[in-house]
Amino acid sequence: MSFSVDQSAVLGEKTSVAAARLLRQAILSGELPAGQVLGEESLARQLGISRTPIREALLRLHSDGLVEMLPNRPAAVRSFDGNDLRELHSLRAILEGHAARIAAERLTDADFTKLQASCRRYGELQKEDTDLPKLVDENFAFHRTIVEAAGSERLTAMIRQVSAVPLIYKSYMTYSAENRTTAWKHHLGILEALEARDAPEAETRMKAHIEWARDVALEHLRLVTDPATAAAESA
Amino acid sequence: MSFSVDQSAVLGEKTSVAAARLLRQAILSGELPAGQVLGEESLARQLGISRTPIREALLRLHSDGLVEMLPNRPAAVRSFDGNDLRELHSLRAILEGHAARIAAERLTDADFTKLQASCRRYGELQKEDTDLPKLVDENFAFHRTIVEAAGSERLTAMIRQVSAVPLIYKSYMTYSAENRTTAWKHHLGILEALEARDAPEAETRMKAHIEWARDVALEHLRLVTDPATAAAESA
DNA sequence: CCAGGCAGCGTTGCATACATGTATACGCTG
DNA sequence: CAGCGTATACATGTATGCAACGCTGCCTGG
Repeated sequence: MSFSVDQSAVLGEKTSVAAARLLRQAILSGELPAGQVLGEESLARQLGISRTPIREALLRLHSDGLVEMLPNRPAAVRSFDGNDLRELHSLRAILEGHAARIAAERLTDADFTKLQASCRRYGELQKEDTDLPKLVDENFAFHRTIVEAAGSERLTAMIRQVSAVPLIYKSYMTYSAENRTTAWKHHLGILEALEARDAPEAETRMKAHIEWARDVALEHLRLVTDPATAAAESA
Repeated sequence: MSFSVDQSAVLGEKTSVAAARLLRQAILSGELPAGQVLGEESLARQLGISRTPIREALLRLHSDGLVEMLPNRPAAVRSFDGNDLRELHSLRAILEGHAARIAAERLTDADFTKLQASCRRYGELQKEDTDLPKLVDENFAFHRTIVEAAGSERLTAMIRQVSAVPLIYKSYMTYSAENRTTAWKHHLGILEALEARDAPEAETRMKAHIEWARDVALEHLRLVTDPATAAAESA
């Protein structure tokens, strides 16, 4: 668990923000596992900065729901359970559904071009087993384009709060080939509704898409954590 | 603009948390108006503490969406416009609707007692013109009970983000007698659906209630900011 | 007279030092 | 030997000092 000391290539960026970015990345990628204790002095030494910006970074990550902070106790990477997984996906379904409804009436030609390109790349990627991370990125790009097109900073931030958690990142990594194809078809269907400027339909499809993803993730989690019961049921 | 220096009666509470509470209260009550500059040293002097906990408090308020923070610039109380008003209410309608749906299946007898008592007090208060702040508090208590019954820390926090803003506090202050009666009937209707454990109906009614509140607030805002056009239209 | 630059001041951002609270481990006592 | 109180070490919480950035006003050149 060691970070690059100073890769803040962004000019003029505040030290605390750079630290928050590094830590966020480390948490989302799983480099810092759930429950990992984040001592301030330790982090400060590793990043070659003082505790002050570290504290600020930890506060930001706390408000993003990525780390737990109790008084007079070291911060720790937040851990998620099945309930969190269900809750996060449900909220995401509602919020992104809302975003899709609004976006349907605001998407520009440039946006549609991006979405079409994303779907094309997604279609090519979903066939193969390789480059799963790339597929995940493509998926997020599709969703992000729609969310940002809704044009609400607040909505974007809220959706980030329920999307940018390691659990959801990992969920996509477990998709089977069939799952990937289904997700791809969902994206095509959403794009279709958006192109028709059919706001209600776009909302419905987006909501269904994310709720489907939720159920896939929950089922996978059940298989992993309770294989005996799952096997018995499927028999 | 001067605060009580130290009214942190809560034992063992962190200074920064107490500062955040004081500032939050001052902003929500309007004591600190929108756009008010919040210099760190100035606040530190007024509260009799150092800049460090002040900075932490400002960060918390920033993540709550109550203050704006730009790099190397003093923080300021965030200002809201009509779009914010619409957006906040819309999100609130969605999220609290969701909360009502979940709460419908989880509310305890104690919760129902609280809600009934709230409705009773609301019914008595809504007739008179006095004690509008008390009516506002009663309203928030009703909503808070339902939201907390949903049992999701995350959902509660998100709803707080779109509820605890000065704009929404002020909105309720402008209600006419007729508006107050309508709101009361809405609450009764929501409670009815909850008591019947009718989750979809509870969600629908809660959503409609808040969207109605949004339209009332927007109409009032239009009357205030653009009286000429409004008068011409009503003629 | 106006525009551009430059210097002074005040602010935030970061680093460091000190105070305070908690967890652990040891020794004491029943 | 078990349980408890205390002491100590180490973490966080707060205060302060220093450096860097932005703003303001004046001055100078065109």
